[in-house]
Amino acid sequence: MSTPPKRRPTLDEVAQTAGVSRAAASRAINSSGNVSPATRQAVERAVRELDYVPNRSARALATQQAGAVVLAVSHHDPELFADPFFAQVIVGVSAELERTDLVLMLVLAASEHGRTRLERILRSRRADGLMLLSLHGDDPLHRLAGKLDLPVVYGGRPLDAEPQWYVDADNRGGARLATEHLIALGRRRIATVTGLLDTDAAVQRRRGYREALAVAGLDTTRTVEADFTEAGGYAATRHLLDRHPDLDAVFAASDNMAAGALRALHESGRRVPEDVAVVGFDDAPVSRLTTPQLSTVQQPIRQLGREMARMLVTLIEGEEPTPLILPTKLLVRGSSLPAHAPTRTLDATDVPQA
Amino acid sequence: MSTPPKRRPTLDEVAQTAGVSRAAASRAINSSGNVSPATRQAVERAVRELDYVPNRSARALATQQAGAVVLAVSHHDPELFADPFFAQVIVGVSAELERTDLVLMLVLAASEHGRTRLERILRSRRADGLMLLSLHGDDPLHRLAGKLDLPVVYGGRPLDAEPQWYVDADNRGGARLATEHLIALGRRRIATVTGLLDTDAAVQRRRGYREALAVAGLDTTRTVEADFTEAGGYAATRHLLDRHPDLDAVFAASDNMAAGALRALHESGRRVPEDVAVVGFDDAPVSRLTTPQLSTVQQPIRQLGREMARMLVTLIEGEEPTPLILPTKLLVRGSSLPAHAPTRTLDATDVPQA
DNA sequence: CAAAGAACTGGAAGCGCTTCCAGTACCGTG
DNA sequence: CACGGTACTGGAAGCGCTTCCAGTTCTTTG
Repeated sequence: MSTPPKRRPTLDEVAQTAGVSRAAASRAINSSGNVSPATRQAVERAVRELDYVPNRSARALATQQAGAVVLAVSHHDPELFADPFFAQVIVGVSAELERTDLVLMLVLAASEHGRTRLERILRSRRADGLMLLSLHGDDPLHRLAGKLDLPVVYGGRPLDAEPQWYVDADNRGGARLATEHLIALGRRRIATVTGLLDTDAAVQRRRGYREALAVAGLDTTRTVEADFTEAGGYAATRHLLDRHPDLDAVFAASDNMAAGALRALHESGRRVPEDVAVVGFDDAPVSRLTTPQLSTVQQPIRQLGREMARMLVTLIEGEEPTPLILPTKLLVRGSSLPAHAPTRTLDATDVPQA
Repeated sequence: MSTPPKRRPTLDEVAQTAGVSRAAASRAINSSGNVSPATRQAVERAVRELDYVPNRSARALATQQAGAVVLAVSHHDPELFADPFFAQVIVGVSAELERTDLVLMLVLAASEHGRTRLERILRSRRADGLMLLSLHGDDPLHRLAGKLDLPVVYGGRPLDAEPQWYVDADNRGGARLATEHLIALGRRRIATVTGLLDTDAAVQRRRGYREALAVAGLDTTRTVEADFTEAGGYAATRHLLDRHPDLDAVFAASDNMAAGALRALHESGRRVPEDVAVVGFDDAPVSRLTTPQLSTVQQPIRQLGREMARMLVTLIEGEEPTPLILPTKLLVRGSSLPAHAPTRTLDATDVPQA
């Protein structure tokens, strides 16, 4: 093994040992036309011999392309980032980026300071695009996204605006599906624990719930808002039970909250699903750990990440993608079983703009 | 509002509008000595006026510093990345990096392809340092880390090697604490569900368990290996119950597995904690969602992330940090309560090299 | 067989920043 | 008042790459 000196080889050296010009070497390495086979081979040999890897900072400077994208998550509470949701998105994003030579920068921008930092990062041309995750209603990241001259893809839509490019799950359709399922079970006094209503997902899920009830001519008064957490779901459900002791089903807008609901219901002496049927949302890991296991609406989170990344890459390449809404599925498990029926699966209809 | 042309201002323009040379402007912006107050102010004004943000690619090229670090996670199974553990580490890392101007690159390097990709990233000088998370015994990332001429910090130690710089939790001490607690409860037939034993954490936890039993003169035959998952813990516990129906306590090396253990115990008709006491490890969210809630060993995961980042920054700055082992705590909850005692907390003694 | 492409080459000019260094201005000292 | 410092300054040389373009060689074609 020839132990090369600590200095990393440069393109110049590659060109030199290949006996060609730097320009030719560059072309050969980037396979950008006009390179004779002889040159190409010579360069390839030199690259292998020197174990050359191009310096990306230099390339970035020359091409004006950072070769990186950022995924920004703005959550007031770092605790919430622990939600497996984010991990799944990241897995999806990573999988897609692995096919490109873009690198993923992860920025958790919770505080004001974090946000200005994000802005600096973006404006310093360190990234070629931005993915934004899960914005609350008044998230300041919002405005930031507008100011940038970078492609921005949203994961989930912000509350009061339809961004140009986004990937979202069919929250509304999923919620409707869940609620229709409860109705089909014969439940008539169906309550819902919504998520934080400054979130589009929470609003859409409530909407789907209401639509299903409206169609069936049932009333939608049994509603209480929570914050997507188990504790929140627990408290909300206790509230519900106080005010509507007659309820016979609960649709919770997240599995965490559904788990809390389960706890509250058990505590109150009600049996699930016999007295009260419960359906959650997300197909989070916790949904399989409760007893009974939670029926839930599954959203393809990993795919959401994938599609976000894919869309961003498309934008970076200068093409024009179209927004995407991914279908959701109902998974029926123990918490809403009529008898000993097997687990079923239903597809939510895609209702983008309707 | 003066709408500047799409082109972003360069240092040259800043210098020009400030009426100084580019060199002076650079010095002013980086506050690297030898700048008169007048110059500084002129430059600051110009920066503000033009809304200038330095181009990081250019700076990276000039300074030979990427201004980024990578956090690499190698998990064969992307499912496992969903473990809140990783999210917590990331939160810690991010929090620490927010104090610097280093940006976090996240690389999920599961496949062979992902690993070569990681290597390319690292060798192309896009990052100034590397954090490696949770390596299994024969993880190829290992060898990679050696080849690099970058500072590398390990989060958790790999199995058969003591890396130069690492941050780890006191797995052994925590396990001992948990086991001693079970012994103090009067349990004598204490089983353990270990984690994957090609992992240092799993080995250390088993070791702590064995030490505690040895000290008490109890036997350590009730051992079965699982894979850190709920399903694995469930299966392992069923196994245990088959072979050792007399067991009166279970120490599971993760909360996920402890949750599985709980399920298996319930299924077998045993009461927890009356018949069998259970203690987990991690203080994962799930530990509060089971009934009864899980006693567990808490490790400061967020702090682990913080310290990893801090250590890496120290290394990048050319200083020499020392490895760190973070203390773990025992949290006693319902699954190992003797009577109606309140939740207690114990500190594990730090036993780095003993 | 001359002229016109086609295919390829390498010199040179950047990309936007940092930093070395020679130079200028200005200070306090003997 | 000449002197050696000190405090700044800006010109210029990179950092390692891409890419334009003028030039060369070789192949076609009328």
